[in-house]
Parts: sequence; structure tokens; C-alpha cells
Amino acid sequence: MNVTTLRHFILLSETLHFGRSSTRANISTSALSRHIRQLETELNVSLFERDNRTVELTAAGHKFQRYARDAVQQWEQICFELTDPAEQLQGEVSLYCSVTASHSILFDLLNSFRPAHPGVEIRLQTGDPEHAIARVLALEEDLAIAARPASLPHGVIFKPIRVSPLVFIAPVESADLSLSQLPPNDPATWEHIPMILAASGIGRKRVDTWFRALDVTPKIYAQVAGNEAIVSMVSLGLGVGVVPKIVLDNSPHAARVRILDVKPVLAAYDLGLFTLKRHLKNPLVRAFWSLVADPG
Amino acid sequence: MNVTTLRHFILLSETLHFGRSSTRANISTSALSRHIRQLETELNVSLFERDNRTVELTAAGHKFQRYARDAVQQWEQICFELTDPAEQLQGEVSLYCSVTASHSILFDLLNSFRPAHPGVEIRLQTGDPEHAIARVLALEEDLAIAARPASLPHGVIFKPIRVSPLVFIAPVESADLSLSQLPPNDPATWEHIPMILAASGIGRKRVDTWFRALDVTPKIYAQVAGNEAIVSMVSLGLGVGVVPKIVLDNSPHAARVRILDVKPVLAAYDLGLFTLKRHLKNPLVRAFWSLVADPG
DNA sequence: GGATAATGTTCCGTAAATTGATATATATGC
DNA sequence: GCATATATATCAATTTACGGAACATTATCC
Repeated sequence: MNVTTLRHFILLSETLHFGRSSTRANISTSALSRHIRQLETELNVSLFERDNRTVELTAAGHKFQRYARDAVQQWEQICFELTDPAEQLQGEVSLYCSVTASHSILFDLLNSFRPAHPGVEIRLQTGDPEHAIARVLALEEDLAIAARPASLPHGVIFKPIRVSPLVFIAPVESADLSLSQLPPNDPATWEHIPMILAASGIGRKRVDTWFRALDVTPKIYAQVAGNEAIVSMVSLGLGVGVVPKIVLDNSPHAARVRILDVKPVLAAYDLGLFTLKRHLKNPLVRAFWSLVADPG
Repeated sequence: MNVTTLRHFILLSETLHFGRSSTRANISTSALSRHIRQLETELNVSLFERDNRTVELTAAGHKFQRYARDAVQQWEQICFELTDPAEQLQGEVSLYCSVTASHSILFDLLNSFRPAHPGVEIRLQTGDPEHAIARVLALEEDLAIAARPASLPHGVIFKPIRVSPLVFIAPVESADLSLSQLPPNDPATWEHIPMILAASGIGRKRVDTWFRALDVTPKIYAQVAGNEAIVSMVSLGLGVGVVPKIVLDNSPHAARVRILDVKPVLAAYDLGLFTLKRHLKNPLVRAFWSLVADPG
């Protein structure tokens, strides 16, 4: 028996769902399934009553849940008691972050990290969110803040911080009449509206998919690297853009654009923290990682 | 962290000796050293103050010792509480045992095992103690009771049960005068005394070593398989024998032989239980194994 | 005071355990 | 009945753990 397994047990006993529990624990469902089974074998008792559709705690499971909570709590307590307050964490963590995230998310994170760990230097790199995961994979950065792609590369783990909808924006004032009658009722009309889109990245993919679903080939006026620049161009009346709403919240041009009520809505941006699973062994990375609360 | 490591920590905190602790835990000293170091790394605290000569608990170590004892105790408690009293162990364990051990040691063991685990069948095989370890290694038996050899084969673990001195015995009455003046003062005299020795085995090796140290070539009257037979032959006045004292305790001929006060004394027989380390995963074997108290 | 023994740690090759991806089985809902 | 959702079994690949030998250090003995 070890605390990790106990934590996994507790997680499962709370969610009663292997898939969700394993995601939160950053392990595969098969690993979780085995951990639970091992625990049951070790105790020679069945802790969960499960068929292929539902998971429920048995009576023994309830009893063990009380034990497990106590045991984990006591372990954390002794860890805390034994940490010499004089010895603070020291070293450096590197962090890659999009410009947008640096305004909104990063500020809060650093604001709570710095006072808690004054001995830790943070090497911050801002740049194209598209490169974020690649840089983490290449060990160029310890952590990154970016939007979650459809699938995570092997070894990379993700913890969500904030969800931001992906929105269509149009200029508030524009000489071009078409822009003032947005969004169009007829999907085909989109073909005549100049679009200002990200050159690549997750947002662009979603827009492309969205247009394809409508069977529309958009008229692309400009392909831009950097969501901030999209807002600028839209505010100048050059076309309609698509950006995560969080970009608007920090844009000086926000007042000069309006969000279009487009249906169907684009899937939201899932902004969060990335790192390699094995980096969690590094106390500095773990400290930063645990800044972000586990998803409820 | 896991309970096994906690148990190792507790063991070391009690003996304050890596070598002895690791032997009792049935792991190598290097493994124990690593376990302790990992614990210290995980807690980021040093638990033992050790130079190459002494091991001592630090203040943090004392604190952690209290935690560790509680944690292990609680784990055992929940294990106990969750075991359904209706489900008793069932199955079969096989045991190999010398004839001598079956008289003295086995009786006590079975006497406490049977009532505790009435559902477990014991397949008992008695025979030459020399084969005991080989049969365990060959997976022909789960456990064996025999004397500990100088070195244990890989994977075999041993728990001592009883120590019995290896003694020289002579007939109480004998026509042959030489036997009544034993042991001789002059080592060279041994060369004329007819010896009745085990044909092979641990005891025989010790006797051979003993004579070699005295630079004496013994006059071997008979080489016998089976310590019981040696006692018989000695009691008949055929010569001087060497047997573990425990054999005398159960021999009908004990009254007709006497123990010689020979110097230096032969190294004692270390009788105990053998099994393969990996068999301890088998609950039946573990139950039998834990019948024997850990050496203090 | 130098040889010897005792003891904990490190190194290294091998053995075992753990993991995630995939396949499988089975129940649910439309 | 078919698509979906879910837990488990299997398998290859990676990671981890182990024990033995070499090593460093320190006491003890002659």
C-alpha cells in the first residue's frame, strides 16, 4: 500500500467514475482500474460494486474511505511538520506563456507563487501559444500556459485554469455596410465577409471546422499571428475576426469591437497549465503545478 | 510512501543498524539504504544521523517514528477490520522437514497453525535436511525447516527458530578404553579415536573444518546418513559422534551417551524456516511464515 | 601505527513491476 | 439492432527496484 494508491481510491470514491478519476490523477483508466483491484486483492475485500455502467462503494469501501482519508491527511500532516520552515524552495522554473495568458492568468499565478516561494526564480518566456507544448516536450521549458489541444502528446499532462469562449468579433463602426448586419442569417453570406483569422493554432482549426460544417468557404482577408493583432485589425474595420474572449478582456481596443451572436457557438478555449508528468517529481514544478486548484 | 518502507524505517529506528535491519526485512543492505534515503528525499529531512560507524535518529526521525508506528498500526487495523471472519484461509501448503525437526520444532508450529487456520491443508514431507533448500528452490515445497547453511541461495530467505549446539558424543559405557578418557588432551590422540560422522551436510562440514584447524586427520569409523543413526551407533560403543544437541533431546538412546566437553566448541546449528522470498506473496505461506516470531 | 574488520553508500547489470494503448466484453439508450 | 459508454484483459515498452561487488571511512586489534 502507498499513499498514491490511497489518493486514487479517494478520488474514485468521490467521483465514482473511472474515467474522470483517472484523468484527474493523470494516469490511464487501466492503471486506475489495476490500482483499485490491487488494493482489493491486498485487503481481500471488494471496495467498489461495479458493473460496466456504474460504480458504487461497498460497505467495506465506506469503511476504507474513512481510513484512507485519515491516512492521507496524517501523511500530509507529518510532511508539513517535518518541513523546516527555514528551508524554502530554491532554484528556477521556466515557464512559457502566450501574451494573452500573461495578462490575465499569469498575473494571478505569479501573484500567489512569489510570496509563497520567494527563493524560486521564474524564467518567463512569452510567445506563440502554438509552440507552448512543443517547448515543454523539448524540455526547453518546465511548464507552459496555453489552450488544450484535442489530444495531448504522450507524457504531457494538463490542468485546466479557465475556460474562455471563442467569439466572433466585428467592428462597432464600419464604413462597410455588410459589417453592420452581422451575423448574417444566410450562411452563404459568410462567403462575402472578410475574415481576419489566426494563421494557425487551435482557434484557427476550430474556425475552419466551423465553416466546413456550414459548407462555406470563408473569404480570408488576413491571416495573423497573435490574437491581439486580430483585435486591432477588426477594430479598424477591416473585417470580422475570431478570438478567445479572454483576449478582449485585456485588449485596449475592446470597446471598438462587438461580439457577434453566432450560432452554433464555437467550442471554448480550455486554458490551462501544461507540464511533463515526470516533472512533477521536481519540487519546484510541483509547487507551481499545485498553485492551480484541481478541477472540482 | 508505502507501508513497506515505513516498516523498514521502523526496523532501522529500532536496531540502528543497516545490516541487521536489512537481514530481518529480507532485503539487501543496499535496498534498505536506498529506501531510507528515498524517504528522506521525499520528506526533505534527514531522519538518521549516520557516519560509517553509527546510526542515530535525528529529532525529525523521532517525530517520524511516532508517525510511522501509528500509520503501520492503523493500516494493520483496517486490514483486520475488513477481513471477513467468515472467509478463512483455504488451500494447501507443502512443508519439508528433517526427522529431527519434525519431533521438536514442527510439533509446536503445527500445534499453533492448525487451530488458527483450520481450512489449510499441510502436506508434510520429512527427509534428509540436506535436500531441504534444494527442494524449496525447485518449487517442490513451499517451506522447509532445516539448519541454515553458510550462504543462502538467491531468492531464499531464512527465519531462525532455534539454535542447537553441535556436540561431540561418546558412549557412556564402552569396552574400548580410549573412549573413557575423552576428550583427549593431546589433539593428536584424535587420530586414533573412531569417529562416526554424518556422510555429508552442514554438520559434517563443520567437523571437517574443526579437525583441519587442529591439523588432525580423523579416523572415520562410519559415515552415516541421519543423525538419529549416529546416536544409535555411538550408544552401542562404536565410536565418538557429532550431532546437534537437539537430536539427543528426542533420542531414545540419549541416556546411553554423554556429551564431551570439547574445545573449541563447534559452531552451533541454526535451525529455522526457509522459503522463497516471492512465496511470501502467497497468503498461506505468509501465514505459516509469520507463525515464527521475528528474531528480537 | 599499520593491518584488519565492520559498516553504510554507490555503481551496475539484470529482473520485476508499471504504464498506456489497444482490444474485449457488456450494459444502456435510442 | 446499433451506437455509445464503461470497466477490464492483454501486450510491448518503459521505468523502477533489486542484489552483489566495489568503495570509502572508521574503529579495533596486535
